[in-house]
Amino acid sequence: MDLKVKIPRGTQDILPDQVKTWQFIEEKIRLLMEKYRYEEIRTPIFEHTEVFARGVGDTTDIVQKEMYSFQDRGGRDLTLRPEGTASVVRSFVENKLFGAPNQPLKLFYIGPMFRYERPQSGRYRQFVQFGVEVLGSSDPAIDVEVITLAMNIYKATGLKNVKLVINSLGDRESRMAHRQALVDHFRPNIHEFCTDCQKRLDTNPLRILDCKVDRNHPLMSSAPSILDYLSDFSKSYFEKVCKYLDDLHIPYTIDPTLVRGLDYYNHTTFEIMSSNEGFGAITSLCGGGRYNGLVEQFGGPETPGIGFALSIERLIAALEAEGIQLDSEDHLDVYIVALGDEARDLSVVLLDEMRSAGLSADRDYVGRKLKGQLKAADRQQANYVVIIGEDEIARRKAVVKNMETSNQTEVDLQHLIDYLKETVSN
RNA sequence: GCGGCUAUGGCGAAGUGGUUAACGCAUCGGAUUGUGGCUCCGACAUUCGUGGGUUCGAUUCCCACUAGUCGCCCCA
Repeated sequence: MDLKVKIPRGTQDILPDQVKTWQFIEEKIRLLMEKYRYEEIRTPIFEHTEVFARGVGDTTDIVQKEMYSFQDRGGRDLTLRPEGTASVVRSFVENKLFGAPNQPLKLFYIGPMFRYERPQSGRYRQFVQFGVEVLGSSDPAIDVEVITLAMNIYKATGLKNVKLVINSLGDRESRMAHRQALVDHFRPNIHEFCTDCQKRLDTNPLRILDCKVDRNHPLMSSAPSILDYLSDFSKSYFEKVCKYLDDLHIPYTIDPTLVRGLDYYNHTTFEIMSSNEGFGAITSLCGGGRYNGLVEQFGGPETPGIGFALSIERLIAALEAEGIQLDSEDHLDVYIVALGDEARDLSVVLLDEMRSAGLSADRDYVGRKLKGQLKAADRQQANYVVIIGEDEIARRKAVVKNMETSNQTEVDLQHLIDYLKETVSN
């Protein structure tokens, strides 16, 4: 096809067939949000670039090379949002939600995010994230509420093969101490590692730990763990989170190498991965963590926060990988088969009356013959077909055919709608 | 940003340096002058992602671009 205008790279049209899946998931999510008492917040799709530079962190990959940034006609530097937390925190501070009556504030959002990355399986330039943010509580119990909430979204959609990985990054002091310990540990022998790791030593030494190339290097297993550098407060906080998860019988693994790519995280971090075989390189379905201190960075009062985000696209991919079929019964109450001009004219009015009577109804608009119209009715899974030809017009009748039993009866046109209402509801 | 693979009708998918580009599904029509799901028959790509090159001649070979896909980095 020589279409001159094509969809932009890394974006996708969600066609009617797929939309059904999306609506199913959105419905499950909204039901859960009501149960957990989270309220929806809607922030703009673009923000001042500063929001993300400050929120996400200007050393992160997201800010350095993945943002859709532009200047508007007034010369303002704007960016299509690459994630949700920074916007929510900005809004929280700007609208002084720290003064809202119900604390902590429990919010959720769902909408498109944008990152300029090379597309691959499970990665798009525009993708839809659902996420929650809880502002105003530093009770480990809320960390666990947020984690179980995420797990329950997958459960509600029928997904089974997921695993929970958690870690604690501790507070700022814990992190700095650990980082230094890692550098000291690897520096003397860094030349034995791959070039990526050599770069990571300065940029993000924590990342060396999950390098696939050097995973068998003896220095790996002996590397210092963040868990050994947690401050007393961080340590007891994390232990409490783990205890609550145990109390709830939620299986999890602690992975001290679980680092999140956004600067604002501290204390609890977690990720939910797909454990399906052959799911592809990207197994991470959901990621989140605590971000105490972020509200202050936006000029708000000291307010702890925690949240997560998950991608609907990846959730759908995981559902497909598990072969989960969403039942999509899509029956039609009545299909009008009209033969001849007069009948076709009449069906304009009949169709309108049927719909006004609360029935789902459709007809042929492409001039099919009788057989073609019945076939179309069959395709649409019509329960009943109303046939009107020249005979029927002359006698002010219509044939009502039950498509399942093939039985048909003749009904006076003036009683047709009432008859259908009666019959269809049985 | 880097590397591998791919690009043929609405969809899936063969194929060849040269007169008509298989087949399957879907769609439409017919067999059945007014009755669907099954069966049979027929119709349905002047054209093989875009642009350029090699050649007497390219969908087929080469290059570039674009897009998809898989992987790296990173992430949802």
